[in-house]
Amino acid sequence: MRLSKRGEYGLRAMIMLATQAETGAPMPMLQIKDMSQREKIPAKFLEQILLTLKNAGMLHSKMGVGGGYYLSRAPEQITLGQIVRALDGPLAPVNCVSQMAYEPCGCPDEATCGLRMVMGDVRNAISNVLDRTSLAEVTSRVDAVKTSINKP
Amino acid sequence: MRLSKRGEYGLRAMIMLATQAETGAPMPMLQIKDMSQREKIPAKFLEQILLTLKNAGMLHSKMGVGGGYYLSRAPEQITLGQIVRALDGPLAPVNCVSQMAYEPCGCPDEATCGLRMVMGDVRNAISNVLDRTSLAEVTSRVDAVKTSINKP
DNA sequence: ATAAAGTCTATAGTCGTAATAGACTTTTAT
DNA sequence: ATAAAAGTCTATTACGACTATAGACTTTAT
Repeated sequence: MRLSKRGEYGLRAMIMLATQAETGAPMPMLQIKDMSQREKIPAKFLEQILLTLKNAGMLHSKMGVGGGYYLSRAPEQITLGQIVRALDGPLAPVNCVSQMAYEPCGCPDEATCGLRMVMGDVRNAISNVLDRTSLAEVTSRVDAVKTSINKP
Repeated sequence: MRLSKRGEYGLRAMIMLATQAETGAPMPMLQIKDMSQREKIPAKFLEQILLTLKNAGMLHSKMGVGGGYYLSRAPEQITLGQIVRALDGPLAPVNCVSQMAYEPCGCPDEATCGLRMVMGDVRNAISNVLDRTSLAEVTSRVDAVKTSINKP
C-alpha cells in the first residue's frame, strides 16, 4: 500500500506552500530551489511534479526573476486526496472498487466477491482520510503541535 | 495505493480455502490447479505465493497424489492484514509510520511533520480494516449476500 | 541585455513485480 | 516397484513503472 516518491514529494511541496500561504505574507510564493533544498527533493524531479499539479489546476506560477509557485485556491479548498490522485492515480487498492478508474477484475461475480467487498472498505477508509483532510487542516495540526511544544 | 497482484492472488486463494473450510468437508483441501483455474491465476505464480504463505505459517500442505493446501488455523484466526503483510510487506504508505518496518524519512523533524501525521492516519485506517477482518468474516459476508439474492 | 525563474519533452537508469522454467521430493495407486 | 500426481525450491527472464536527469526553450525583472 505504498505512496510513491512522486506523491510524497508533491504532498510535501503543497504543505510547504500552504504553510507559506498562512504566514499572511503578501505573496505566498516559493521557488523550486527553496522547496527542493528544504526537504531534500531532487530539483528536476520536483519540477515535473509541480508542473503536473499546475496542469491539474492546483497551483499557479509566476515566471521570471522573483517567480515561483503558489496555491491556486485557499488551503481549505485543496484536499490531500486531490493531490494524490493527480500524481499517483486512483486511491483504490484494486481497480474494481475505484470510483475514478473502475475496471472489472475478472472474478466470476463481482456482487459476491469477498475480496472486492473488503477492498471497497479499504478504499473508503483511505478516502475518508485523504478526501476529508485539506491542506489547511494539516498546517493547523502542525501549528498545534509546535505551540504545545513551546508552551508545555 | 495499489495492492499487488501477488497480494490479490494470495487473498483470493486464502478466501477460497476459507470457503472450503466452512463447507464442513472432512478434508478442506484445495489444489493449486483448482484454485488457479477457478480464478484465472497463473499456476506457477500461485505456487510461489502459497509457498510464501505456508512458510509464514498460515497454510499447511499435503504432498503427493490427492494432496493440496489447507488453512493451518481456523478462518477466525487469520486476518487479511496478516496475509497482505506476508506477501506485500508493511501496510503503511510510508516507512516512517510503519509499525513493522519503521525507518526515518529524512524530514527535518518527525514530530512536526504534517505529512507524517496524515500518513499515520492512513496507516491506521487501512489497518483498522485489514487487521480486524478475518477470513471467517469475509466468507460470512459473501454468504449473506448470496442468500439474500436467492431469497428476495 | 542578462540573469533568474518556470516550461516542456525526451530519455536514461534502476528496481520491483509478474511470470516462467525446470529439476527435485513426497505420496498414492496399481 | 514404478509411474503419475502433487507440492518444493531456486533461478532467471520480461516488463513496466518509478525515479531521476538533461537540455533547449520562454518569460520576466532589473
